[in-house]
Amino acid sequence: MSLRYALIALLTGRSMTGYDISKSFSRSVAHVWHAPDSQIYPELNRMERDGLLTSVEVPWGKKGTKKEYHVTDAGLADFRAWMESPLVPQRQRDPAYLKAAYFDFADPAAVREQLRQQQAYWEEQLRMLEGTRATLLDRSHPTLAARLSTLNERDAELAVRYKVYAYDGLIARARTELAWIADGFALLEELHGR
Amino acid sequence: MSLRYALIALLTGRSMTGYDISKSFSRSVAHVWHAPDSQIYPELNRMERDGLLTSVEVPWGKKGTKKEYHVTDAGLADFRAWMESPLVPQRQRDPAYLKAAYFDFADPAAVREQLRQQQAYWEEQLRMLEGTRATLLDRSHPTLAARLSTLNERDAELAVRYKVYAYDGLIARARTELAWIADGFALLEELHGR
DNA sequence: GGGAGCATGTAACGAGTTACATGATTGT
DNA sequence: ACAATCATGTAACTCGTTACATGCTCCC
Repeated sequence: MSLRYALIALLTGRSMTGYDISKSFSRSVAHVWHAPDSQIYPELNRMERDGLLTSVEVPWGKKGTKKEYHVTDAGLADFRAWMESPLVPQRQRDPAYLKAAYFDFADPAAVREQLRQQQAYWEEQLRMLEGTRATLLDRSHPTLAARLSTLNERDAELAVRYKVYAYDGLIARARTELAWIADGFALLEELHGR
Repeated sequence: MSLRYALIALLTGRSMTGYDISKSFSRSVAHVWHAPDSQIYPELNRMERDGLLTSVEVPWGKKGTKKEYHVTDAGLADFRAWMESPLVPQRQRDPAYLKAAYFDFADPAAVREQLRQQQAYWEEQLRMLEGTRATLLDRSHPTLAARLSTLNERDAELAVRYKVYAYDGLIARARTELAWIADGFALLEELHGR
């Protein structure tokens, strides 16, 4: 159900086509929420059917058209209601921790390799998060900039601060993962030598 | 697919019935992996069909019976193969961060209430994780103890250390969440006053 | 003319959730 | 006798993934 609200959240910034949204998802927003095309297009259709969005056909080239989606008042009301509804805590279900608990079943070399891959992943993740955080702070982030132009300075300040806050949380999480992976290397060395 | 390996992991400790497993899941193991009964029983059946487990009917009372599952050699081989296969990084998809990025759409009082709920959840989580970590360290954790009794001291040491390592990661994660929530309270106060 | 990228999906499947269903046993 | 808990599921549904499908446009 959150995909729906992630889409509204994005569209409050500016109106977009399904394709734009899909690109936004795989670029910056993917840090907060990931979704493939095959999930986005059908969901946009359902949301339009439910009255949360409206779309206008925009000509594209000579023959083509594309649909630009806009959030309706009902959509915004729904979004606000969700924002204020209690958050159901996420179940813990992370294969990385499951595996770590049973590393003694695997070859130490294979474990080391997996730690290296995880490390590369989280370092890349951290780099992207810090990059996006910077574009939020200096207000150059395209979707944020579009939304800020419709707000007064006080509201713009709030929007920026909360987004930076969310990214600070994601950055802290990435650093925690990296610290845990570093501990993993140290543990491997202690138990099996280098 | 990880549910399957979480089940094998548990059953390497000791043989259990579906019910025992379901209880283990909702008690300690739930920190690493959660699954409801309705997912566990069918999966056990599929795993038996696939030759990863065998079961023996154990009498229970006068009329009842229960099925005790054991990991087969094929099951153990499958588990080891999974343990050494590369880990596919989890997509980021956490409603808490999505919401936080858009807190400016919600009433500050509602935001404060949500932070309080999240705080209570993570504090409880942390308390349980630290409790379980202690029972792993002193080897009183029932499933771990059962498995240790089949191992020599060197292998027992490895099994304990890796499990503690996994819990250390989960504990660090919980602390990171709590620190982020504390920052959220501070931010709310700064932006909206107390 | 050809390749990169724009634009929009469908189909099949797997994983996970929620609600429901049923009966036996053990302890008070 | 009654409650708690042991024991094992099914059914319907939602959400997400993977693979495939199709055609246009813009720029070189």
